[in-house]
Amino acid sequence: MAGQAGRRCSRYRFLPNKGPIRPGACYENRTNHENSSSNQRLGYFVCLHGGANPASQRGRPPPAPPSSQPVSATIPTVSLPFRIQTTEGPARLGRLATPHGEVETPVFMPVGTQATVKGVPQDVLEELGVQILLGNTYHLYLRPGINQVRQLGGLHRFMSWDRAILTDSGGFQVFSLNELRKVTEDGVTFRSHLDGSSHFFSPESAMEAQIGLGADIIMAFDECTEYPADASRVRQSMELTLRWAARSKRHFEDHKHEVPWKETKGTQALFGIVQGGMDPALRRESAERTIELDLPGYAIGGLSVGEPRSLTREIVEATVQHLPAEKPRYLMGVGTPDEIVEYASLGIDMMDCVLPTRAARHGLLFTSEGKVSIKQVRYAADQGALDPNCPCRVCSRYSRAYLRHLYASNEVLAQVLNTIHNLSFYLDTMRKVRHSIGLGRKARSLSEVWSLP
RNA sequence: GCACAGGUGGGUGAGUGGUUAAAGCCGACAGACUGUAAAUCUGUUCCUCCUAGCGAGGUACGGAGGUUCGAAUCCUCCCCUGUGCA
Repeated sequence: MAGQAGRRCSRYRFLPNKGPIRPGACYENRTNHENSSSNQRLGYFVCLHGGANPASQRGRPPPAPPSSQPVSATIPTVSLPFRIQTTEGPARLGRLATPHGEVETPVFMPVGTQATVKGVPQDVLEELGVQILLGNTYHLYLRPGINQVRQLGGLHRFMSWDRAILTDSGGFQVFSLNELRKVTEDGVTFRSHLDGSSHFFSPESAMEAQIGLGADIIMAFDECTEYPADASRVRQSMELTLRWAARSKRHFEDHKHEVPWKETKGTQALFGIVQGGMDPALRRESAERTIELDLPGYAIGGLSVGEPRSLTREIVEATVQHLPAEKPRYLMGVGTPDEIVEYASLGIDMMDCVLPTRAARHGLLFTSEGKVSIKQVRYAADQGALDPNCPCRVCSRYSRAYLRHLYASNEVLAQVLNTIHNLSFYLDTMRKVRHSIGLGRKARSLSEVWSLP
């Protein structure tokens, strides 16, 4: 029996599996059409609102009203149009047009390493207003395999996610799997954490893999410099990343049309990654030399690797000013709610972090009133909402006592609900940040953001 | 009634004469987590005291006695539990 949507709009129609996934379509009323006997999915019912941004239709609370201020910059780039609507000091409000819908910036991107945001189904992510997800090349390469994903229609189709995706190159695993790797000029030899088998990643193979996955934004293959590291090591690592970035770009340009799906064929955007450790001069040099590659966006990598937070902020500030104002700036791997507000105020457009999802699974919840460790006995009889200021489906329905019980009982629902709340809190926070920039009132702290009307 | 087996800290379960206040696991209580090798990891978990230490006392391996320099560990009796046979 075909699933029935509650209501259908005028442009609702059936899209078979073989058909293209339409970028920018409104999937508000999408349902799966299933053959009950074979249980094989034939396709979807899709409501095709031309050009509508799904996120802007789903967001709750409603997104910031369009700014009346004139567009200050419209710079077409290689393949990723980025329009800055408003700036407020270094902070900017922008729109990134990906082949899978527009992304309003500053944006927080939940991490879905293995083609899933652990514990949360895609329709809930859509409801939360997630505009863009992260995937991980290394993990998907090991399982299920790049070719497998390609044969299944690419990462979007495979995981049934029609909004934007960014894939990390696997460079971070060079850093985090340090026991199982060997770095040479050519690339990195990994030992799989799954079965110990040996694999080789290079800038070229990382590009091929990301072309095969078909994400909207892909990352250059870099080396995330460890902390602490002495000056010569930081320079050597930075130089390696620069050479790898050039190789990444060369290989990508030569092969980008090999993407088998027309939505992203030739329109994938390759971002470069700035390294340089904790040295502002090296950061500047890394930024300037990476920019020479003229890529559609730039990331700041190598932070949140164990250094003190004040240093992170200092390096972000020292780096972001050397990145072109007209292109998106992506700060990789941060942060706490306070930190993402602060980094947005410094001019960062994109951020991702496993913290909200991982901490949620471990019972640590972020609220407008600070951190809540829901496992604590003090919440055992607390009938209040997790966060009385949070409108999410978890806070509006369940008590702290119930959430604690679920956690203490090791129920999977604890992970699901906790993750939904934390993501909702992060996404709301960024929505409020965008709102405040749109109002011409740059918010610098989390409490300031949450006290906005 | 007889014959075996067994009674260990909140639970389970090691330990069969000497760093054993007693392993491990579970539970309980805290803490960590920042481009996810993470439903993970770390710490604490008998009582009292302080100069807070691989500190000092006390209590503790069903109960009561005993052997021994020393007993959760060996012996005696008692209580209780399980299984089998009558």
